[in-house]
Amino acid sequence: MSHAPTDQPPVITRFAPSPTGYLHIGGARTALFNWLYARGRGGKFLLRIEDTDRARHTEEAVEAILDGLSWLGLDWDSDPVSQYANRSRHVEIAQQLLATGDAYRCYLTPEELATTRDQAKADGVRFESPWRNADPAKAPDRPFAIRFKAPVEGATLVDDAIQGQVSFPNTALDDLIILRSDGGPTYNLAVVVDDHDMGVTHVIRGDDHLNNAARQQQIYHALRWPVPVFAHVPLIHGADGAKLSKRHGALGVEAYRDMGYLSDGLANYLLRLGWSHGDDEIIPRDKAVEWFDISKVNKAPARLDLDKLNHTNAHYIAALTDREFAEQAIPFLNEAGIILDDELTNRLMRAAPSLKTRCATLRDVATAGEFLFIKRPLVIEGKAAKPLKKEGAREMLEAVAETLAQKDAWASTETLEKRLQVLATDRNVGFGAIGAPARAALTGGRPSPGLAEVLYALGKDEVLARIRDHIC
RNA sequence: GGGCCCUUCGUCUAUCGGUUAGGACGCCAGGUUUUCAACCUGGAAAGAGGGGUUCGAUUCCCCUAGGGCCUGCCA
Repeated sequence: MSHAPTDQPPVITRFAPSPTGYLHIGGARTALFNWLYARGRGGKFLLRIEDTDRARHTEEAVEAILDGLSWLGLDWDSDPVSQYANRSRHVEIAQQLLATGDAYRCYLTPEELATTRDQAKADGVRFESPWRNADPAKAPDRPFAIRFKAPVEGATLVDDAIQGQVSFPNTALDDLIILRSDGGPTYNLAVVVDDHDMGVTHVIRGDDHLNNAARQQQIYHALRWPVPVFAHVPLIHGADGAKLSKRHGALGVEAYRDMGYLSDGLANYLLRLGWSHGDDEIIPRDKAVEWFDISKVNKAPARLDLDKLNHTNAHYIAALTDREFAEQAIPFLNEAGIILDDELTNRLMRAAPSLKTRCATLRDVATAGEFLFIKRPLVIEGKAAKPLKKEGAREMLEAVAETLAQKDAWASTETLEKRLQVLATDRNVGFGAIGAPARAALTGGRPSPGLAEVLYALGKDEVLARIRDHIC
């Protein structure tokens, strides 16, 4: 366990999604990084819903995001903060900025704004509202927005924990609106005020906010507030290199859950995307908390690789206890149309040890375990019919049935294995001579674990019945 | 168009000027083997291009190319 030096202020991080959809994969990674950083330093991880845009915000989206975080095991401290609820505080700060001369009323109509800005763009100069330096006494009687009075000369330097020192010429940063003409605050003001009021010490968020960091820093300075540590993590791209947009295409974490990924598997994969710790690939949660550091996050965007996700997830599935595995697999079996009664559930439990290593996702259990659930008489698939038609196969099955009719063979997979080996030796044949027809009769050619495991999972009665189906 | 960021095997990454450029996923071959996996062994596979700085550059600087983000009275 690592501990923050006692002379350092406590670390407070936050995840601040806008509730316009689900918790997409990129947001999940950002949240994970924030959570790990706080948890590794005995700090706090806060949640804030950026819902100042009332038209686009929905309660379902908030729920989906909270559910996604919970599923990933990312718990937050204190109740989620609603940015909208802090509206009056935002307005108050906007007024304060106005009073100190760090902001001004802008009476540009939408049409005027459009033409002025287009003109500035065409001229290649910094857009500036004519009201920046206008005489307030000449203000017309019409709605106005409040603009932040940004510095015109020099540059704004953002010291980013991941990206390093980034310099923005102030000519590239125009006077942004902090209070809309309807009286509502805008994002950049609200973020600064909320982060400050929440005591956020480390702002870890997507790289798409790096530009905003410059403008936000200007506001911090005007307010004489301490600037938090900024850390902008690179975005995640799709496997094809195209961007995995936060508002299009990107899948929500619940989609990965529904595909049969374990939260630990997804989290481990996401953690390794853009961050590493030596040659470690499988990193348990406690180690992740101990090792994670934002300064070691890569600067370049990373592509999503489902093959590697599958591989990582397979590790976590194999690490499940038999009971966890069975319980978590059942919903996926149901979804595949397989309904389990007590007998089938027992089979699943008995097969769990060998099934676990054969599934990359929980969804795979339906096919990897199909041999357990199919009803007699089995439909023989593909080339499995061959060993059954082979000469002597029938006699071999009879011998197998006879051997397995003995109750004491069923103590464990080991005893079953031994009996079959003995049978092969007695008959002076290779194990394949017994295994091939037996497997065909028992699984109908479906993928399955070792023969002894198959026997053990199926149970004596079912095994003998399936074999007799091919003797009679 | 402008501002900013990024660039090591196909993918995720290691490398804090001197390495046979390492690991992982995937791929190929072999082993194990009663199917399918898992597992084990081996293999192919990378410093975008061009200039500098330096005894020496993947590493530091510049340019080019490519990719991304932002450029809203959205967040």
